[in-house]
Amino acid sequence: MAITEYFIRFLQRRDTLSPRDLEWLRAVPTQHASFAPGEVIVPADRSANRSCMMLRGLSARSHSLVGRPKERVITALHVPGDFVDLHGFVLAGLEHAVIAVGSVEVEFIDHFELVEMTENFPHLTRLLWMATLIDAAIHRQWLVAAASLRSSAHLAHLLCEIYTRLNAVGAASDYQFSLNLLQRELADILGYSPIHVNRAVRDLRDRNLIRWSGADITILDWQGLASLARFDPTYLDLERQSR
Amino acid sequence: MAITEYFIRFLQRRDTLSPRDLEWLRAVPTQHASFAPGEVIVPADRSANRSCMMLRGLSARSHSLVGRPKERVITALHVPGDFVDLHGFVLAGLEHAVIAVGSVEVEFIDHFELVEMTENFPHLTRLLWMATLIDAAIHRQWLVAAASLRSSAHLAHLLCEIYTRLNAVGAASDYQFSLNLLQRELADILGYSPIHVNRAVRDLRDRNLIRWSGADITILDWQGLASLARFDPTYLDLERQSR
DNA sequence: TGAACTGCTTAATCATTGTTAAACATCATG
DNA sequence: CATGATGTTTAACAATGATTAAGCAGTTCA
Repeated sequence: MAITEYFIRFLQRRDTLSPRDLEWLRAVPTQHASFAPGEVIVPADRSANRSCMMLRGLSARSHSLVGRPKERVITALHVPGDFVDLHGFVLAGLEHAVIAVGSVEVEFIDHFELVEMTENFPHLTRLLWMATLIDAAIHRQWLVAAASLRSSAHLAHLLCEIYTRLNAVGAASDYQFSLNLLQRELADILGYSPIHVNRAVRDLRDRNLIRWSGADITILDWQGLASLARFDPTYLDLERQSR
Repeated sequence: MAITEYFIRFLQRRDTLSPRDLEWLRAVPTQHASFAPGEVIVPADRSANRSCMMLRGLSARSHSLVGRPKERVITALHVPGDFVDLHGFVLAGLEHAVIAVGSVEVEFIDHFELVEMTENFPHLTRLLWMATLIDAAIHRQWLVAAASLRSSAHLAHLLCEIYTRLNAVGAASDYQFSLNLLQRELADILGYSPIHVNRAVRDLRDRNLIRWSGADITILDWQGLASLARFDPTYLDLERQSR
C-alpha cells in the first residue's frame, strides 16, 4: 500500500511537491492495519521502529497518569492524513500511547525509510518536519483554549478545529462531519468531567449553533460558533508557501 | 558570535555530535542581541528570516487573545540553550510573539544557514528537528498538567520542569535556581488568576517544599515536590541515543 | 524623608466546575 | 419481549478558582 492521498493533500495544501518528492511518497512501502475502537495503535514506550499515518477514522494521543491508572488525558486528536507519531521517529520514544477512537485504518512506515528520506530528500524532510510543527502549534492552541475559554466555548473551539482540519484534506464539507467521540472521551480531551461536557453540548445546542446526534455533527452557524470560540485558523498554517 | 555552548550541551546530552556537526554549529554566523524585560524579541507575524537561541535569561511565547487585547496566554518558557523559534524556520510564520522575561541575551541565526544545513547535514537536521519535538512534548505535558493537576501541584510541576531543564544544560544545580517571573506572569502560564497563583506559592511554602524570595528559588524537598506534581521527566527525552 | 509606584498578600464573595446519584434512551441479546 | 449494558441527560450539592477590594512591603525619586 502507498501513503494516503490525504497526507499528500495535507502537504500540497501548504507547499508544492516536486515530481521526485511525489514519487518518493507514492513509492515508499507501508504496512496496512485496522484497529477496533479503543485498541492501542502505538503503545507508550521507549522504542518503535515505525510511525503510523491515519487513513480512516479518528485516533488520540492518550497519556495515562502516574498513580491514577484509571484516568487519562488526551493531548491530540488525529484525522485522516495525519502522520500521528512521526515525532517517534526523531525522539527516543513516545511518552504517550496512540489509541483508536472508533474504527481506524492506518499505514505504518518504517523509520528506516524515513532516515533514508532525510539523507536524500531535504525538501521533503522540511515538509515532514513542518507536519510535526503543526501538531505542536495545535498543542499550543489547545493550551490557549484551555486557559482562556470555558466549557461551551472550549468545546466550540475543538469543533471548529476538527472541521477545519477535516475540510483542509477534503474529508468534510458543508459544515457536516462525523465525530465518533463519547462524551467521556471529550471530557479527557477538554479536561472537564463528563457531566460538564454534557452541559457544554447542551449549551451549544440551545444556542442553535450545532446539531449533534450520534456521531453526526452539523454546524448550523459557523460564524456564531467561531466567534464564541474566538477561533482563528492561523495556527493551522494553511497558507501555500515555499518551505 | 557562535552558537551558545548551552545548545551544544542540549544536543550532546541526547546524541553524539560528529566533528563535522560540531564544526558547523561553532562556525555558523549569528547576530547577538540584548532585550530589556518585557521587550518583544520576535513579533507575532507571518514572516521572519531568522530564528533565535537563548544565551541568558528567560523568554516566553506569548499569545494575545482576539477581542481581549489585555489578556494573554504564555504557552512556553525558554531557558539558555533553547532554540526558541526554530519552528518559525519551517512554518509560514509564528502565531505568537516571543517576549523577554527579565533581561535576555540571544543569538539570531539566519534561515538561509538553516536551509543549507538541511541540504548538507542530515544528522544535524534530525537533531534540530528533535529540539522542536521536545518543545512539542513539553506542550503536551503542560496540557496534561493543566487537565490533571490543580493549583499548587500544577505550579510544582512547572518548577520541577524548569529546574530539570536548567540542570540538563548545566545552568542550575543544588536545587537552586533563579526565576525572574512575576506572579502575574505565572498566572498567564498556569491559566490561573494572579491571586490564585499567590495561594499556590504560599501552599508550597507552607508545606516546606520550596523557599522563594525575589527571583531566587530553592527546592527544599525534591522528592516531595516531584511527588506532589507527579513529575516524570521522560517527556524531556534526556536519554542519549543515536538519532 | 516621604509620596508614588509596583508587586505581594489576604479576605470576602461569586462563578465555574466536579461529584454523586438517579432517570432515561438506545441497542444487542437471550 | 424482557434484560442487561452502555451512554446521555438532569439535579443537588461540594470543591475549586475568579473577582473585587484593600492592606502591606520594597523601590524609586523628588
